[in-house]
Amino acid sequence: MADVNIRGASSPVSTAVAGAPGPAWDLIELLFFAYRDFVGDADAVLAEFGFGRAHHRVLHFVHRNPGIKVADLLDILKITKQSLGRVLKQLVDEGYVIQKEGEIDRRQRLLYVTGKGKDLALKLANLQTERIARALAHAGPQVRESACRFLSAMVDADSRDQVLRMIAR
Amino acid sequence: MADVNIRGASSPVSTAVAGAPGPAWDLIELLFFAYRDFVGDADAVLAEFGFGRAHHRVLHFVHRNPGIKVADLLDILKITKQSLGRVLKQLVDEGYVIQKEGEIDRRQRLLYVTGKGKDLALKLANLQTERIARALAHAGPQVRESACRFLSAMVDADSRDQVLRMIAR
DNA sequence: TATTTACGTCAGCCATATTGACATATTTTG
DNA sequence: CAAAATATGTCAATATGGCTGACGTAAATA
Repeated sequence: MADVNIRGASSPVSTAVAGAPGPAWDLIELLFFAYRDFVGDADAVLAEFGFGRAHHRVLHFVHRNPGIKVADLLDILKITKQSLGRVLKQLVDEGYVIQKEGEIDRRQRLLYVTGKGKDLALKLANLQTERIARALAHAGPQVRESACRFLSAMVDADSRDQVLRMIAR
Repeated sequence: MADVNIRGASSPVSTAVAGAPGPAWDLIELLFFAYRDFVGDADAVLAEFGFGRAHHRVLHFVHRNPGIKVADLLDILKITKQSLGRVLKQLVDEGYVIQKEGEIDRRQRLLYVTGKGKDLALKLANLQTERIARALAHAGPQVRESACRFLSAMVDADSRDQVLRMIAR
């Protein structure tokens, strides 16, 4: 079970790379199932706090980018300011996130997590990290680097550098 | 740019595996961004047909599992029959999916894609395969196997065998 | 025959996304 | 300085895709 035979690089379906296509069913479906279970971990915890996945995403990126501008957060999440507005307001009202006026540009509302916000962000990140650690233990830790390379190459070329810069901190 | 330095296996953050944790920020965020852009590809096409992501998922799994029972589809998607009902009805009404009475058990409504359904399913899968092919070309095709191993290990242990069996066809 | 199963459906609710319009404060530019 | 552009917030309406709970029907099974 440890070395599962998921069409290795030599199997017919994986020739998508080489140019004799046929859809890459394996990666298409693995991405679906892996992501489904990956985001599922946090749901139970979020429910206790009366939050949903949208709150998680906002909290996560504010935690990871202290002092981020609203506009930049919108760009990361690729949602509208109206959609962000609602969840952000809840996070602020309940004391998980604070907004500070920008010192240079006072139109900006720079976002920071509070102590409470940090605690929740870390609690959720630790849950997800546990799944990742189990996965690496199971698949062999040497797959880590390749998995990172593959996933970063899956990001739109436009945003890839920005994403890698954020991660590299 | 081809070999991006995303914290290799020796960097401090990646010690999550070894037991000196700290959240695995890199993989957490790469999964988010990779999936965001991966599912985004299909959206424009789906909009032309008046469908959404829910229709895509149903169409995909019916296409890949001809004759699947409603109950099994629910199990894969992890949604309720009421949620499935709405999108499935649209796909049936508009001629992308057909339901056949089971021959052995006539209570079952076995699901199949029509020609039209197959065309759309393949159109969407090809879009996603193109992104995967570009990613593999960029990251180096040798990462494919590791990426598959990692992603399958990320799936819940409960459903992993079932998922791998589906993919292995 | 009685029960269970597979599926469908009605009704209502919730979370999260959208578009479009408009308001306010502040910075930048001509 | 006045005008324009920018950063953000907000109101209103709408769509999508989840959910629970209740109920119905046909067919298989005990």
